[in-house]
Amino acid sequence: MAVKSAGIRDVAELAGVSVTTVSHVLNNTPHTRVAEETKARVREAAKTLGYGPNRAAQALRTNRSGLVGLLSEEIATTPHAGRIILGAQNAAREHDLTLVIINTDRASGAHAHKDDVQALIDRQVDAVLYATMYHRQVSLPPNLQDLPTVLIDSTDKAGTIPAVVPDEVGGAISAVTHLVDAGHTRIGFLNNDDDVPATHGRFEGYRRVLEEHEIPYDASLVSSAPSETLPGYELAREMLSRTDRPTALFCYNDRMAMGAYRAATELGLGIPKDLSIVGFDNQELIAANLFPGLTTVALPHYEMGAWAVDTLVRLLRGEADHKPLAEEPKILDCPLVVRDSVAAPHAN
Amino acid sequence: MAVKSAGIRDVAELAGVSVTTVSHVLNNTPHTRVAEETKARVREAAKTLGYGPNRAAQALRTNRSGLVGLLSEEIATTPHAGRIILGAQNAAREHDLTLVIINTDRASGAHAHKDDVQALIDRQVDAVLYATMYHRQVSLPPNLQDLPTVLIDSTDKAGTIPAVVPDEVGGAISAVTHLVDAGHTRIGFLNNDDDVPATHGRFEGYRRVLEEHEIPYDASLVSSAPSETLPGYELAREMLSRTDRPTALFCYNDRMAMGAYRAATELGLGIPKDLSIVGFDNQELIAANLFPGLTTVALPHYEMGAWAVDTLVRLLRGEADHKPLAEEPKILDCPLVVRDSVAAPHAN
DNA sequence: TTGAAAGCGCTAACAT
DNA sequence: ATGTTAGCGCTTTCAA
Repeated sequence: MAVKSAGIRDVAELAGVSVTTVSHVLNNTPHTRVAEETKARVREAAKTLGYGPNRAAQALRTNRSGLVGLLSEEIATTPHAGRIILGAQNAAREHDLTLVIINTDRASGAHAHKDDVQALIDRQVDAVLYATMYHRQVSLPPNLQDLPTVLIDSTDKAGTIPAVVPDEVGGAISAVTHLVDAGHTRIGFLNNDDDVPATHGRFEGYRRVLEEHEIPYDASLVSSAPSETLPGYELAREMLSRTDRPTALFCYNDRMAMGAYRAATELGLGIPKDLSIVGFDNQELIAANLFPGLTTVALPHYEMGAWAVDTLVRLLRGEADHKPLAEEPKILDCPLVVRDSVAAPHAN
Repeated sequence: MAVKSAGIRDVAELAGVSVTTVSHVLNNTPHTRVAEETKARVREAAKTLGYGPNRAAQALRTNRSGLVGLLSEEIATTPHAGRIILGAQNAAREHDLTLVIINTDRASGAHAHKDDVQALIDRQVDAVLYATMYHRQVSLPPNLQDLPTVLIDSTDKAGTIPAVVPDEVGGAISAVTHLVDAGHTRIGFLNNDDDVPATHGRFEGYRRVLEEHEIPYDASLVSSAPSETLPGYELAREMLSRTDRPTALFCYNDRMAMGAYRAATELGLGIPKDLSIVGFDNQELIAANLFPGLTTVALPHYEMGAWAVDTLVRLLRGEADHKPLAEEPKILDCPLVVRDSVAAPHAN
């Protein structure tokens, strides 16, 4: 801190106008007419002084902190949170908002969540983003009621808060279509066994593609288990040991796909020569490091973060209506990420 | 926003004292004597009104925003950043500070970094944390000079900023000692080929353990390549194909270890039966999902984040001296995380 | 031991 | 088209 930085009155003085005019010019205050020539002079003065507004003074006066709270689960364990943060942050910067991130522990229940919200309220954030680490329904802490909120990767039970979620069905359609296009008709599906939207959505996508291509649905080609590596391995091992084994596997997520890779290897099945695999989630650390690279479906974390902030801003400005946004969650695309785990099936 | 929230004057009124007294009591202002009985009354009043200070007013008056900027690389790609954030955040909360995180693009050079720092300055942060995604030297943007700063996972070229880094040597010592303790004497080392502290530190740890146990150093057991999965695979494949192959492998990081797993599998070597492996970094997504679970060394990301904030606070309060902190980086332990990839070597 | 009052830098109602 | 001024809620100097 060499010199005390310039204030609005310094700018006013240098430009030879009043502080009011400076404020009007620099904020583009509506319903205010200032001569172009004066505007130019003010901006010039501000620039030469390196003027930047004192946020605290602004906040005090306008009663808006310019802070947006992001309540996020599991910051520390998956890169998913990182992408949401990045998307939200870039959007926030566009709107001159500052993101304050609080990690909230999913396990620790409503009580802790309330505390986390309180921490944000204490910091006087203007609004909050609530992000979960996988697509599901949440019930929000009651003290969030007073604050404009947008949900990321979740919907609320009451259906009263704007939300953005991934297109699970569409993602599964892309994945399975990719397999069908490669020539596969016997396609196994290793599904999650949790009762979450992704489980149902991805299954629906799978069914729809089969239907569309008039491939009969074979229930024995679908099995489910917890969406981890080991259960994925076990399921795949079992399904691939059969004489009428599928030529391709659509896996609920990349971790299950990782298990399937191991099963294939142990059974002497080459990927993608003898078995094609598609995953879901695009967890780079797994998908890009498996041999061969795993073709998978990306979740739009970045895009959800960005959409949420943009929507919050429009809500705050009254440019968007709360009601329609709250009634239907915004659904964002899950694009296919092609690597090297899919090929045409063997000629029989 | 139902009712306009209580201010200091409301508290004063309810307690039947002046705002001055309220301020003194609530801030524990030093050199101020208030009767215990009055204090109690004030606190009582504050509580019943649900009083919380207006941060903007405080900031305006005291010229301290209570904001700490965290400039972090690669938020979106690894969980490492997440752990640093978590550690920093928890420490920040202790001190009633708010963390503002900005993602900075490592690739985009000094110019972009300067902009990111400027964004923080514009937000009037009281101090900044600068975190890199792997241990290395950095040169800081010039506009950071005016702000109290602590480096996380890096040191600056000028050696003039307090910094905290992992104990690379110690981590490698733990890893290799673990192998030696299991009975291994032919221990291969798959190293990184970048000229970064980890490369040299982990190699030194490796050498030191051999020396300590009077195991002769065999240069043919050490090879290096870029620290990715594929090079790890290639190096391992080559080293394990030899007739005098090592019985254990110490890998520079978990990704190289993942490559080594594949090489072992292809060569029909069981882990840990025929080959023991230890990695480095403890990337859960890899280490916990490999078969068998990878024994590895954890980087103290959480701890570095927490230490950095604590140190910043002590610096800000004048409780710590800048000079000694700047001269020697703080070195934090890298603990061994034991899973299932290490066993005694085969009886020959 | 407590209180009165100035003022942080800005915005906006009002005046000119 | 531009200027004067009150006041946002708090901390802190000074006085009582």
